[in-house]
Amino acid sequence: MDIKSRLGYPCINVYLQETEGISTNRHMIQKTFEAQKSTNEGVSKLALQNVKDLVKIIQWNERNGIKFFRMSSNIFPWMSEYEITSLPDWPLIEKNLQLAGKLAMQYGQRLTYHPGPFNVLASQSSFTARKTRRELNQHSQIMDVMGLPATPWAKINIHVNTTQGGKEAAAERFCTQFEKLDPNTKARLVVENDDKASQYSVADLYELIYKKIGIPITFDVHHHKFCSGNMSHEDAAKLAVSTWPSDVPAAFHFASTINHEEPEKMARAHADWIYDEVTDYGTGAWIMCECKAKEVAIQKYIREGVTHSDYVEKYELIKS
DNA sequence: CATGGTCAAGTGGCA
DNA sequence: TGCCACTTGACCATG
Repeated sequence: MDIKSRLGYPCINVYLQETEGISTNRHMIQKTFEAQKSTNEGVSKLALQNVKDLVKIIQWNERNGIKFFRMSSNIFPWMSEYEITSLPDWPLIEKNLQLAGKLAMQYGQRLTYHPGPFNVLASQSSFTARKTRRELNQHSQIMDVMGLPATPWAKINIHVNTTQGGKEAAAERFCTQFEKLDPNTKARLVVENDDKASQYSVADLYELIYKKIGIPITFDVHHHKFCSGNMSHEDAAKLAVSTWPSDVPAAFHFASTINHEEPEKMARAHADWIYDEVTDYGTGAWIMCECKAKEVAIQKYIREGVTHSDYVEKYELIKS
């Protein structure tokens, strides 16, 4: 399978959103959520629209040769506050989730999750850790309804997200909490290297997480620039790939630095476009491209190769 | 109806 | 101390 068929994008299809309003990110602010809480009819309607549009995005991906897509955690707004199966529109929501999953499997598409940075399994706060367990289990529950494999093919990707008490102690809390997750959540959970030197490099994750609980490591090519653990990109990539089961292809994350577009901003922020060659170091890994221009960035890269800096000015003209 | 201020959550780094 | 950045900009009150 050519590397171009293994590129993916996260959460938003820019084209469908701008031309047809197709989106899986419909949300509501807290005040609105509270106002509808007695029936949850508001969130139910949003979730229904979101899952219907998920089907459309999967179909669009099939028509456009894209096999890799990260689902938005916002499909069910305020999910941690209710049981998804008790929403008034659940029967219809369930049908659409089943259809989305069936189509994805039929097309050979890989669907994944990346729950947000508020999920801190290793938190010193038992409240936060418990809430995180619940939310991770809910992500997995949705994948179960969709009929996606209980393997890291359908990965649920998180960071350790804290170093409080020291990296070793936090990693230990992570492993302890991991054991309390639902079986299918455990089967899907993978852990990603961080973008700050004080946090977890691929080598750290290998030693402190993989060796204890055996979950795979997602290699984030961009983050590795800021937290290398003294490993080259290629060595880190290969070490990460070695943690995946032999029958499930590994996943990488990729982004170029925003400094190509806005030199004054923090280097670890992500660019709209792809300015660096995307490589899997010969490993066969699938690569999630976290570019702000989403699927448009992938299509442009596949068509034209890396973006050159003069494109930014032209793009600004097109937009205006 | 367009737009700008504001928005659940945890954590760490930086001005 | 307060903002930015990260999984994803989207909601909604105001003019």
